[in-house]
Amino acid sequence: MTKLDPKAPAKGRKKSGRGRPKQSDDGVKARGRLLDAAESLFAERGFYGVTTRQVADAASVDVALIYYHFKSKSSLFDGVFERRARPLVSARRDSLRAYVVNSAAITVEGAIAAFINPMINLSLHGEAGWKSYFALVAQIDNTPWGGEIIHRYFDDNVLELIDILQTALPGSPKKELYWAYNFLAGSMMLALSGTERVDRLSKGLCRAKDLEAVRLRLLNYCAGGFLAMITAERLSGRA
Amino acid sequence: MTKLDPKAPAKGRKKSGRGRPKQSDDGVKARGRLLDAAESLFAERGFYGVTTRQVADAASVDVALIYYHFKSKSSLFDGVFERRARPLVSARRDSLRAYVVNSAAITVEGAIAAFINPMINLSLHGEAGWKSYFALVAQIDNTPWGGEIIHRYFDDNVLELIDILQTALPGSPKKELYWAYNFLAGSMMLALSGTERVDRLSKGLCRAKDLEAVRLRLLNYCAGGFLAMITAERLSGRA
DNA sequence: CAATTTATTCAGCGAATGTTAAATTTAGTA
DNA sequence: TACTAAATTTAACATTCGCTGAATAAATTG
Repeated sequence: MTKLDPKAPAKGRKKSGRGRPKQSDDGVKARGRLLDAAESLFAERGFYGVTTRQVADAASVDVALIYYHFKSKSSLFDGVFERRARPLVSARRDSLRAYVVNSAAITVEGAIAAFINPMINLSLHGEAGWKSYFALVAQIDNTPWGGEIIHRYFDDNVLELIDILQTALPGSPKKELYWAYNFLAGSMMLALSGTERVDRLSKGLCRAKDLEAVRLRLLNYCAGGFLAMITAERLSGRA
Repeated sequence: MTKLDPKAPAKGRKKSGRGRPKQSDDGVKARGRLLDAAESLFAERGFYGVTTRQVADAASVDVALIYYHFKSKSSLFDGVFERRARPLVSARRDSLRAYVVNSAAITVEGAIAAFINPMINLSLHGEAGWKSYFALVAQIDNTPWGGEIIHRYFDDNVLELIDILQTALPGSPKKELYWAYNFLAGSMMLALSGTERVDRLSKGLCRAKDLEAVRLRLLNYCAGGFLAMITAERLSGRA
């Protein structure tokens, strides 16, 4: 097994000494640095694969500060997850609603684009942490214990998407749309995970980091998938 | 954060005493029980989320036996992964080749079915461990460090699928097929992961454990996705 | 049967883990 | 200015971690 080298101390020396730091010390507050460090490390090795000391070292801060700002390793994780979940959910909700309001005719492709684009845009043009965040979400989404978290934060968005899709595909049973969304979610999260599966497979011909390539193709692929699945269901007349 | 309760000792008393056990002790050898226990636990909480003692307890065996049969926790993991990778790869290769030989005309749907069915069949009708195994593979596949492992074991299979797909879609660029496969892989692994995302989302209307429902729909969805993506590529004339 | 090999438990090592109490320093406030 | 609140490091705590050497008992071999 190869796994990721926990990679030694690499202490960015915790600068000053004891006591509250002077304001001018560094623009970014320690709490934020802890969240950034934890986000990046959890994305690389998962919750259990990261120690509190590794997070503290990466943030150039003492371990104890984790338990001051957050109260446990678990709560630190919650903090990491929540921080970006809120703006992401808002952006996606806005995108979906804007699409419904502004488009002459609702299409499967349009609805999926409105759902997917906020994520791709954040990964491409948002601050660097977003890439780690999506890698983290991708991991959690494939984990037995992660289902509850994903549900709690993201399923409202998804239900809204599915409602829109149903107006684009009138008469299609909700059940089929749930299934199809699940397939979309798997593709999307793998595409945003930052793992370079497709690079290796294609010997460099495809590059997972090229999210514009992903955007274009994922859209065509998923829209085609939705339509084909619904069509097959109609032809076969299954419930 | 909820996560999975590491859940106490739960010692299935390691029965006899010291020394080599009598043959009739129990049909299943300790080495096999360790692999089974590790497979199940790694699938639930990932490599770092499981301790060697938890594995030993679940196998009703002393920890030291892990280091006798395997030489480290990492090698135990490798053992778990390899044990089922080999038969899975064989089954899939046989399925793909049988499809090419026996079918009058190669279709996208047929090729994808030949690729997917061995997994669904093993999960449905193979021994119980296969479900854990697929959950484990799904997790690893979405992990930065897992790419190398997945590549090493599974990419030969995938390249064979892609070659077949290319004869079903003559003239389609390999690049597009790599991308499309990546989307398929994401959907497939989430569907086989055993996480019950779709159950929660649909409030029980869809059941992730109903793999016959998955088989049918995943096939339609992915085949439709492949065709739509290739068609879009042709229309737009992009490289 | 004696000797060796194989499979197992026992007992523990040193290092790392999550967490906490206390000390210390600065910022805000009365 | 004096006091309190906030933010940080220091130093440790009990527990658990991966792993190992030694003892032991059955199986195999000669």
